Amino acid sequence: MPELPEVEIVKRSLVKTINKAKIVDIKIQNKKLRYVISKDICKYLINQQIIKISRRSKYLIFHFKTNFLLVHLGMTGKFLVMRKIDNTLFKTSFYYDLNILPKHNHIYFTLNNGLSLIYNDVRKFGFIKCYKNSDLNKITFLKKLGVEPLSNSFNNKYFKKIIKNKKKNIKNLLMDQTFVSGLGNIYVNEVLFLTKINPIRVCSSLNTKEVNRLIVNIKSILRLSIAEGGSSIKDFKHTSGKNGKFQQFFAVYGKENKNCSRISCKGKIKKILISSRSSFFCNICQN
DNA sequence: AGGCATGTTACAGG
DNA sequence: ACCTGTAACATGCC
Repeated sequence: MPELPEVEIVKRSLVKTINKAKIVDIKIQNKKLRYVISKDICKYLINQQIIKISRRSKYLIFHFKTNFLLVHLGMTGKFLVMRKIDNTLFKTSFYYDLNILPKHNHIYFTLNNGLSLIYNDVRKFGFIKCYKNSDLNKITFLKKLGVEPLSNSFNNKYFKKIIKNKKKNIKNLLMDQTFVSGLGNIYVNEVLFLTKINPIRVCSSLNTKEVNRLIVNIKSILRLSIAEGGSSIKDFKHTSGKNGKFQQFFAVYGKENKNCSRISCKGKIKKILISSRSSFFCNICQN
């Protein structure tokens, strides 16, 4: 579920359905996620109104009057919004229909607008933590994040400064959340293909033109994916009922041994491991 | 049975 | 200090 476009889609869906709602009850079914869910959540958030929902990188933030909730979806974290009638939950349009098992529902928020917000996470790599608003600028998770890829701070000047004398490969740099925050394995693979740059290219070897194209392509792929409702989630729907369908546009991710999709290229998509993560590239146009 | 999976972190070693 | 690789977390699917 979790790269920047998917988190942004979840945020927008939540804004449409539960923003301004008040939490009337919280049930923690299983507190063992990546970090143990603290009881503080109940203590500080019951009877509080959700004032705002925002996104930073792949993190979601629910803002309340005196506290905020920081959420990371890990690999398989999902938010379900369901209608609650006579204590029974019913699906709403904002619901991932496939393979959502209630046994992976870990926390239930009952809201005052007839809806319930449920955090479901198969692998439990996600987390939910509650903080005081006054601590917002002290949160390590957020402090160490690099620039947002869609912001103006992610520009040629910033990029060139960082890669100067940098010996690591470009794929690992783009995956590094302290450099640019929000890209993950899928989008990094797609961006490098679109830019015709080999994933193991040493950062310092990139010229100005390549850096420019890389930045432009990162922004356009992320924007396109958001416009298409995100990707990588089967049967994902947001409040408008639209499905995420960016996975249809994947050119290299998961395409090992397929022909390169560039019309004039006779290459094949190869798969290699870089820092233990699958990396896909065309053996000709990303020489 | 074994390998792999959209993420992050800790640690070992070069 | 920087970089890489590996393992770990927990579960499901090929």
